[in-house]
Amino acid sequence: MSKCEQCIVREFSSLKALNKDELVKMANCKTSYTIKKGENIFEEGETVNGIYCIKDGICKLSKLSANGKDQIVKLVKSGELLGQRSMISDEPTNLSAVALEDMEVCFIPKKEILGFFNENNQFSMNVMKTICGDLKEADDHMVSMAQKTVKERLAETLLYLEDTFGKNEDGSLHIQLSREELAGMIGTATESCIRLLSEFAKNGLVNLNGKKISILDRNKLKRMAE
Amino acid sequence: MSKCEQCIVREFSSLKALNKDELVKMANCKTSYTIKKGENIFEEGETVNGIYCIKDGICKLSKLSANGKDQIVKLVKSGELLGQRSMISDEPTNLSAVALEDMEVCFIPKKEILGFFNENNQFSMNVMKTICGDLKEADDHMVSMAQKTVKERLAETLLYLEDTFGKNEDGSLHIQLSREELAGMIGTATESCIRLLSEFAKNGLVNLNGKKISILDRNKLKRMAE
DNA sequence: TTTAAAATATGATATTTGTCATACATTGAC
DNA sequence: GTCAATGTATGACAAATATCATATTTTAAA
Repeated sequence: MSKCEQCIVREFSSLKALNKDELVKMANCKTSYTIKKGENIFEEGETVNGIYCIKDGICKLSKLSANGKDQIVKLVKSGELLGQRSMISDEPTNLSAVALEDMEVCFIPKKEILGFFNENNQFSMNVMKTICGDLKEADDHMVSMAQKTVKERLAETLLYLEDTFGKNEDGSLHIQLSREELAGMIGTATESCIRLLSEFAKNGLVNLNGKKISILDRNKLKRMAE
Repeated sequence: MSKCEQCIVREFSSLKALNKDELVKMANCKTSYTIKKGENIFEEGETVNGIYCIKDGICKLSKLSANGKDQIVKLVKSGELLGQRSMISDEPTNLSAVALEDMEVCFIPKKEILGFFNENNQFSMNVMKTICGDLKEADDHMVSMAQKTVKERLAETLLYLEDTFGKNEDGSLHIQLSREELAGMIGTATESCIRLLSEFAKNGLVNLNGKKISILDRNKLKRMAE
């Protein structure tokens, strides 16, 4: 059992408000998991009795829509927490979490977290702020979906992916999404997504090399995303 | 200055966790406003240094999109709180709040609310739960925007309006939205919204009488909304 | 009441996007 | 390495939606 005290990612989340004693407590009750690419952390409708702290890797939070398509609501990366919403609401989760890379996560039971809420006000405030940030993002995202064209959303999403997850040495986006997943992020049909990517490539905005996507002209993309 | 203790709407929000002393404190520092239909409570970009408790009336929370259209993100009615997100995040609000009817609201300064957070854990938890509920709604809403057709969204929205705000004696929706506002809720052009409403009327799903909209066939609408 | 402005309605048309079909490329299991 | 399965790509077409034009109706102001 590794010590939470020494875990670096803790510093990037609400957990940074916890003191030494609390971290020891947490280390004693947490469970660590390794999750392979493509595996579930939890599934829509499941009850999540605690939160997951992502030590390494990226996962997608998605929701199956009525027409059978998987809409990706959010990507979550190391340092972030998972499952707070559902745990706090005391409701089954409305989203599935699936690993996009091999992941390491720690599970902290609800009871423990609620204890920290009671004892540590800064921790509560941090969690609240995070959720408020998520809410703002969700609202903005919703407006994009409602008001922007697919082309604008694709441009926006490509920039977001580079900004958030960085790029490899060859300049390609570090995060690897299938065309279907990318389509699921921007809310369109896979074919439309592929078609627009090809168009972007033809116009010199991006370079396509198999699954690898490199952004060539950030400024044009930015203007395109409005 | 009226007493918060005797205010009924308090019972419907996170504020129900406050005790007598806290309510007296709140009554002493709150400011009451009357807001006329069409007036702003706050505007996108403004800093909100507290929260508003809606005593009476309904307002829309909307965001101006890049193409100049006003997207309605959420409707808020009496009993609910306004501005928590922005206050907690310590950021200017990303939404404008405009009264759809004459309203009565009370403003409670940030300082006071933060005090309650510190003293009253149940209150913090209530606020957290509310925000988590908003987040879930926002995610679901986003998926609708991304995956459903305009027709499905219109059907869904009409049902939501009846369920949430009720109907008048003549059976028409109690909440009065212009066609432009309705279009702003479902994320489409005003003309498209009008056209679909006409189609719904032709098919006996709704009755249109000026601004008044009555739902005639809930089941068909439900099936249509998926 | 009269009148101008705004909201609602509808047609014609262009654009965007989805769907279906099919071809090609890549990947992983054997 | 072979082959099936899956992912990517593109064309052709259909459906959904936006835009522009123009009536008609309603609302509010003078």
